[in-house]
Amino acid sequence: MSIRLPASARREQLLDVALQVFAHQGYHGASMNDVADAAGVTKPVVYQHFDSKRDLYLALLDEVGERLLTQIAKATAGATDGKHQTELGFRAYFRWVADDHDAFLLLFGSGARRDEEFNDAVRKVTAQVAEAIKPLITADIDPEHQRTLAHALVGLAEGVSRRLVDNGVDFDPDLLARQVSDLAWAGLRVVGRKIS
Amino acid sequence: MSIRLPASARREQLLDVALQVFAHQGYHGASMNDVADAAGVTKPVVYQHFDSKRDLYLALLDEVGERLLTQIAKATAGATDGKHQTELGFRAYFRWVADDHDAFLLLFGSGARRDEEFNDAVRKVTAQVAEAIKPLITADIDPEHQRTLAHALVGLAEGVSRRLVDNGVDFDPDLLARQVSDLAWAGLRVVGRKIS
DNA sequence: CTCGCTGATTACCCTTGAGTAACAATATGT
DNA sequence: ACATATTGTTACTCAAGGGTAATCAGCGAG
Repeated sequence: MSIRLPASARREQLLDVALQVFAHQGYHGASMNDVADAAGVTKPVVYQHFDSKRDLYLALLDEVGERLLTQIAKATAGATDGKHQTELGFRAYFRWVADDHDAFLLLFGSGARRDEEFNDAVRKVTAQVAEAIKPLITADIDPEHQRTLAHALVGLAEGVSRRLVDNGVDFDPDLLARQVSDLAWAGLRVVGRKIS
Repeated sequence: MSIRLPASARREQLLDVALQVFAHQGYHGASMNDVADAAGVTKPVVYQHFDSKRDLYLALLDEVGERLLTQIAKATAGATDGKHQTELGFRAYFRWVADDHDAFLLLFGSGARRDEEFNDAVRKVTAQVAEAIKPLITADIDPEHQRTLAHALVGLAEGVSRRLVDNGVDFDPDLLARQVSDLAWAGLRVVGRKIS
């Protein structure tokens, strides 16, 4: 038998381990047995803490999304001008990717995207990130256009990150943030100048 | 019994139908029976044309990726200056999304992304799109930075599209292309001016 | 020391779905 | 008309994996 743990500690451990397992094998690729094994425990233990596989996965998506959002919020809080804010936002995002690798894979490496409920969870995150970005965009263009641009920037960060993560390239989040925010900020300023 | 079709026609039909089925239900969500049913036929018929489920799915990814790439290539061929080329590229992409909806879902709505082999197929497509974009980026920055920016633009298009497709918003691809390429082109020009 | 509570295990059930073997129906060329 | 290739169908096998019932083990309180 394995080491006994108090319920709350076991739950934490399971979330921790499950994140790794799902990130590497995907939702369908990983069985509840895999999760249990990785935790050094047997399947029913997992079911003592989570009602179903979906339940466990949703809990993870929530936790992980929360982490990303708070980090961005914290990072951008101190900035005043838009340019600086843009860079800090991207920096927080890329730092998150760099040192919470598995979290990125879970959320955007997907496996989530094809399930109604999972996709909702992911969308909620991207939508909130987009919301955080919206203030950077000049207010004098129509709201739909604003939303488009906000999501464009979110996608941009995702695209850049995915390439790096997929290819196992290791990268400097801060440098990346500078490079990407240069592009983004310049773009945003120009868009503001024309009434289109 | 259903209508008899010559082998090649049946194969085409199966690819056609399978695209719809997988796009809507995802790889794991759709069974081979689902595909067969949708084609008005029984499972073994599908296996007469494709060795396995994976095989069928890979064939689809290939076909669909090909379609996207050729459309972008065709669209950008006629352009001379970078700005125009950027807009035409995005326009081709968004048009592809608009009227080959299922193809977008199959490729980027994912379910692909978590499988080694599937992910490779998708990566090959995004990498080629990025390659097509690279000429637009000033040559006097380092190659890694160039690649980053290229993938940034690919991600950007994907992010914008995903939001629209997910929310079922219908959109004007040409307008979208103008809005997005304004942002992108302005960004690219500025990046060229600094040696960073 | 033993009762009982919490944490963990063994050994199952049962559905789903990929893949196949054997057979039936419809063309087509002679 | 009849042999033969081609297209389809019925009816299965088999493994994987989500989920559960019954049971066991350790540990603190009385």
